[in-house]
Amino acid sequence: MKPETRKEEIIKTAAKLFKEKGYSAVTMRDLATAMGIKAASLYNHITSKQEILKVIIISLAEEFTQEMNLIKTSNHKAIDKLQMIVSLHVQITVKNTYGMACLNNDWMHLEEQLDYYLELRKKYEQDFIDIIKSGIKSNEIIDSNPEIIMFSILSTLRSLYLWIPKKEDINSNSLAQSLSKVLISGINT
Amino acid sequence: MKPETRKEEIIKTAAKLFKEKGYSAVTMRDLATAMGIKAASLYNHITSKQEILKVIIISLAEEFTQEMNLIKTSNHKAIDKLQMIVSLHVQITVKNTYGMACLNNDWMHLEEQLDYYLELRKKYEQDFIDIIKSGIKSNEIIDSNPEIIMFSILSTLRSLYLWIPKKEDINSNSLAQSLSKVLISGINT
DNA sequence: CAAGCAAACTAACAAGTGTTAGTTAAATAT
DNA sequence: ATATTTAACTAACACTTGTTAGTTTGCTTG
Repeated sequence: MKPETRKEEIIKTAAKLFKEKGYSAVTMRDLATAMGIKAASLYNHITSKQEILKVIIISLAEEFTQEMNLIKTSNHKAIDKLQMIVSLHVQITVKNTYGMACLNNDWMHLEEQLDYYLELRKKYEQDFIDIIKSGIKSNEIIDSNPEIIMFSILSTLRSLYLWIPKKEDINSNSLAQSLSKVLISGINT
Repeated sequence: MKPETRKEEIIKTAAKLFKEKGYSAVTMRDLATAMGIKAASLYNHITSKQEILKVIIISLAEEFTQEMNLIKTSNHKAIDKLQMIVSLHVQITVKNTYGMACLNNDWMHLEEQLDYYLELRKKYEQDFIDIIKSGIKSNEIIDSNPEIIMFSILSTLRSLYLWIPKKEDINSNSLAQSLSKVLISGINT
């Protein structure tokens, strides 16, 4: 068992608070209280409130970017790639629910790193659309507006953080499978 | 053309700012500057920052509640009811994009009205699930976890505010139709 | 035992927060 | 013409914000 550093503890606690109230509404004194220390003591471990946000969001965004690169350069069919994307989101959200909430709701409060984040997000969405387009070309996916399809799927995946903590028995694999079926095959008989 | 009251102007402007930065990050001075006046002058029209949030969110939540009551007591088939829900979300989001962003992101900053809001939301989601369950019973909808189905559809509908402003030519009806098709029939061939 | 270090503390600051009080100027109604 | 209303203003308040400086405490290592 690797001992978690104090800094990692702070970031984890911050992510939890950010999920509940949002970055702006959480004060350094709130965070300190949650850690059982005084606000000034936080600065022995982190350099600023902003740094906490940066670490939470950028590390997640880079993880998504990396995994997307593996998926898009793989040799699977488009539909299978979509399933891999669903699994990716489920897995990361299960592992780091608070961070995902933060990524979704507080990205606009990034300062130095805002442009970088937006760039990563834009690329991710473009890769997503390209996969859908290739699936349309290969006749795996209906010839409908790729943006609507992307938006529809990605909205659900991005909202997973709202829903996953409610389920006690989160089996990542079975959730990813159920979700893939609904998103890809629809719900009608 | 009914002349908009000053209070309505303030609330509209506030909703726009809240969408961009969130309730907590928008100061009364920000809002005043956006209105071209001083912060103290706002208080000739509104009683508090909190009141602005309340008006934006509660009026929308009540509108959804009212429309949901019409839909659920109607005589349509379950699938048609789902389509009506999709249309409802598209229509309200087109009409009040900023307010919908606020509803989705800032509800937790409600004070007096938080419990009331949560109650309305809970009822809405329960009605939604009941429609899905009735569709499963009548064999219109696949016999899958109703919660997953509800979550999947509602996540997309709740994220519409992120997507609708990007499209210049939003034809509500055609968007609702495309979206219904993707959400209900899926995307595979 | 001494030195070094990690991690907490108290005290304080400068800037920004929502909000109130009291006033003024122009438009509208009597 | 006078009175009322609307909507802005200046000045200030009490409090909260992120952050810095300097200090203390207890553990670990030479």
